Amino acid sequence: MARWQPDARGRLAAAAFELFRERGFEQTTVTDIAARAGLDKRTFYRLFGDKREALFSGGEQLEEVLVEAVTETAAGPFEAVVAAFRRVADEIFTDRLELVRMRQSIIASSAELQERELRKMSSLTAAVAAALRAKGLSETTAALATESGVTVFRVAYARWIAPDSDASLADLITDVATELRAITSAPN
Amino acid sequence: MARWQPDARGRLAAAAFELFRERGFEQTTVTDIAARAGLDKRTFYRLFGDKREALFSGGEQLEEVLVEAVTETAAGPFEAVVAAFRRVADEIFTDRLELVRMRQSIIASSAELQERELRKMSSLTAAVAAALRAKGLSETTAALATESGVTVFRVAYARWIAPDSDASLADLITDVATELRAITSAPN
DNA sequence: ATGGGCATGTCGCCTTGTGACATCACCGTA
DNA sequence: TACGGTGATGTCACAAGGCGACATGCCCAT
Repeated sequence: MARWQPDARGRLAAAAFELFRERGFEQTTVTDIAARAGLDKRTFYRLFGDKREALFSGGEQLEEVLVEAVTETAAGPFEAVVAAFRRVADEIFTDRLELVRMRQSIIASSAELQERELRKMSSLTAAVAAALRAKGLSETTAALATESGVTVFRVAYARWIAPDSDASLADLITDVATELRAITSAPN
Repeated sequence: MARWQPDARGRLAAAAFELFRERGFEQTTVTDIAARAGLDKRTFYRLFGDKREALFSGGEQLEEVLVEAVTETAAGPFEAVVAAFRRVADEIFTDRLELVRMRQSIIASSAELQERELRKMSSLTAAVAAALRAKGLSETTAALATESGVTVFRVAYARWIAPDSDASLADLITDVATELRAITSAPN
């Protein structure tokens, strides 16, 4: 007999996702989202920093898994980051292709959302680099290994969500990592 | 005897830069900027898409130089992108360290500005990758070479603007590229 | 039962960003 | 010389984002 329905945050995120798909991000008002969730606009802003955050709910999980994976392994820095992304692929993205595609098409429709997505990736990168530095690596090595790993993930991810793709994300990551090595290896 | 002072856009960009430094980005209103430039708020929005753009005025130049440099060279893809960034370092960043540092400190103070900066970098990356694809490279190769080159630039740039740094940006780029090769080369 | 904590609602405000319309110098042309 | 068009600018009004401050009413510990 709670006074409020449970999981206000989850309901808002779900309402936002639906509305963004139905009318588009720009055409959806925070008041609309709150209304569909049976809440007030002000409540929305207490649970989310801004309208965009509603679409990025749950992204912290990704950072946690990544940092943990990178910290635990004993492999070389670049290999560690790539392996960590492979683990993320298994633990978080498996069986979510359709969901991810829907999300991606929403993001593609709005410059604001693209900026936010980029920022999430950037702070995630910073977290991973910090984890590598905590293992004793130099600033530069940590940054390069992390960014290269993120590059691999980014490219693999793009292939994964492409309309005609059918390989698993983890396999794509492995392939792309190999290609990256080939491209950067020979000075000529 | 012009009816209006010349270079409204330049005056607005300058006024914005000053005000962002004086009071900070968030504390500066578009109306403030326009007032200092002797113009109206509405005129600001005709010349800039939003408040942030005033700080990124002139960034198109970077993309032009990069794309041209990448297109003209005959080197391997990764080397081509790195060389292009070296050229940018010479043509655009030389003798601008202090200016760049001021700009960077403004950006660092605002999440919104960081997002915009990321987006600029991202669209620049897309342009370079497109230039590589136009040379006949595969989607994946173009993306990996470009992103790796951008990684090198990013890390070198960070070192360059660090308080205690004194090396040239072009030299830093060369060094960092070598380090990237070392990190990604050996699978073990 | 009583009072504090907490999630929520309400009100009002400022700022961003935009549409619609007015203004007015400049310029070519009749 | 007058005249109308063009283009940059100003004015007004407004929707929406975002936030501070305060009110409300359930829950729980004492």
